[in-house]
Amino acid sequence: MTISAHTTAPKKTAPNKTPSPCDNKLLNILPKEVFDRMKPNLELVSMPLGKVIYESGVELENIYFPLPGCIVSMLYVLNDGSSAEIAVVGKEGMVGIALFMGGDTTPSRAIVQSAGQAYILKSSYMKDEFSRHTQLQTLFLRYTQALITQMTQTAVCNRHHTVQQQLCRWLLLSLDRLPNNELTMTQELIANMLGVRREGVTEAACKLQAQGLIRYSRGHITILDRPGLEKNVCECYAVVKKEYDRLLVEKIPSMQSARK
Amino acid sequence: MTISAHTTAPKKTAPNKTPSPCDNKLLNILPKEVFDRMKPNLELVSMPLGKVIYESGVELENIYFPLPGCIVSMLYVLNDGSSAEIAVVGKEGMVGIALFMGGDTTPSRAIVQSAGQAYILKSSYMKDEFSRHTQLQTLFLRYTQALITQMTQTAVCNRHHTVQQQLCRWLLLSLDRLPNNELTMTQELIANMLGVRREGVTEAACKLQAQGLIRYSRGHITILDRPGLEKNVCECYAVVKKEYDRLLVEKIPSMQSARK
DNA sequence: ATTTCTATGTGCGGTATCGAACAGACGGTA
DNA sequence: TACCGTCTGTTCGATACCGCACATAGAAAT
Repeated sequence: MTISAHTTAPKKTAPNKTPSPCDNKLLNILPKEVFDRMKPNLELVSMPLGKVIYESGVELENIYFPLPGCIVSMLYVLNDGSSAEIAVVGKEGMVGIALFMGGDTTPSRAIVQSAGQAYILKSSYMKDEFSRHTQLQTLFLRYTQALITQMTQTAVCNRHHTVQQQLCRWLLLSLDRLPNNELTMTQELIANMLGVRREGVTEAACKLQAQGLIRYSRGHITILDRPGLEKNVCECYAVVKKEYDRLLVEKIPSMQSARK
Repeated sequence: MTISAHTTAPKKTAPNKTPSPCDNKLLNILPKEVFDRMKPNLELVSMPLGKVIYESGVELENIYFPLPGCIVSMLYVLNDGSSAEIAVVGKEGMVGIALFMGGDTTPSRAIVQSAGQAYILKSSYMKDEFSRHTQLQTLFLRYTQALITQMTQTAVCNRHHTVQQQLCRWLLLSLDRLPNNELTMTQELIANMLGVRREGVTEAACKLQAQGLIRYSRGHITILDRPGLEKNVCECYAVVKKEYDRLLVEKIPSMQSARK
């Protein structure tokens, strides 16, 4: 039930090249002048597996921009201890939108699902910057809309699709945020994320393995055939991906519609 | 499957008192000077049952502020025609957040679930006002966060709770947005919203009726025992309600943290 | 009154998932 | 090498929901 944070020290998977804020897509597509002003305030932090970024109802102190390989899962934990993933955030986005949305807290929890690094910005600086600069605001709100799409599609998927389809979606979402084809993740944890039984994940994973799409071994999954996964996944994955691609572009269309 | 829009003309349930923008909570808690400036641009429109406010992927032209009794359902329609409700919006909110979030469209559809009236604002005016006035922006973003909570809780509820629990949640959500205890809604339509079979709704509704909580008859549901419904509902309802209450208040806490 | 249509109630077999119990398998540690 | 904890695979009965078919009951129309 509890997320066992046995904090696997990054061994072979940590390439020694120095990270750059540009490795986060959101930071990368910020207009240059905004980015340059923000850069000195960015701080690089380590994101160990299982680390709780924020807890339900607790005020956020930073906003996080994960780097490739780092994935943060937003999930809701019910009174009986069962949980369900609401959205995942990786190198394409940020964690902590409640800061600039004005609520400061959310009823959900954010937890590191795949270890890595992230850049952070202090809450106060973030709020200030957000209220003052239209370009940053525009981009962050567009990102929020993309995130909303992921959340709503999760709702739809939970209602209508099988565990196997959802597992495929989950694997593809993860894959998109990782630098290679391997993810470190037990079936137990995946089950927590999807809000299903561990056995259900085992069964679905076995079927995928039998098809030669993935290889599974004690907490390590290797994706062997991505196109094959995409044949098994429900339409939800593509809907979300399309929205991310549409909304998160460098040149934001019609930004001048907001009259100065 | 299709929403049969037989457009019941508002008979007895339409009180003849003239509507006011203040009947919409969001408009009501806007700071006076913002509201006064906006007022001449608000236009009252009729919202007949089944009317499609916006369609998946089609650019929005107006933002809608429903009045008491009017409920708009946001739902996603899958390729196979089945659907699932993502959120409902009534007198406490607005329809069309994608306008100021920057995406202009969403993959979902918005449809009038309970007939009534709404005030609308033209897209261009709305965008302009949003980018220029911090107070309005702050409130609308807080509303958006509340809406996000409703969406995510829908995802959780879809995963973990029974049809009966979800029906209770749905009835309470509707009730909160209506002026009386009666809602006009067939089981078929409710089933479309919840994304379950009509028979499933029948069964759940029968149980509630047997408990004396509701009375059901050919498209008319009367809530007889609201506290009784609240005993049957899952925790999801309260979580969402609490967030709406927290986020949508007249005096927004720490709004001055956004330095002028 | 009769017809027609729509909404609701019911029954039945099929399926996906659950909950629980347990066996095997791999990897790290002693 | 032997042990032990964790991860994975499998089984089994129970349950919730599905898909379908059909019966009944109101309401509206003729």
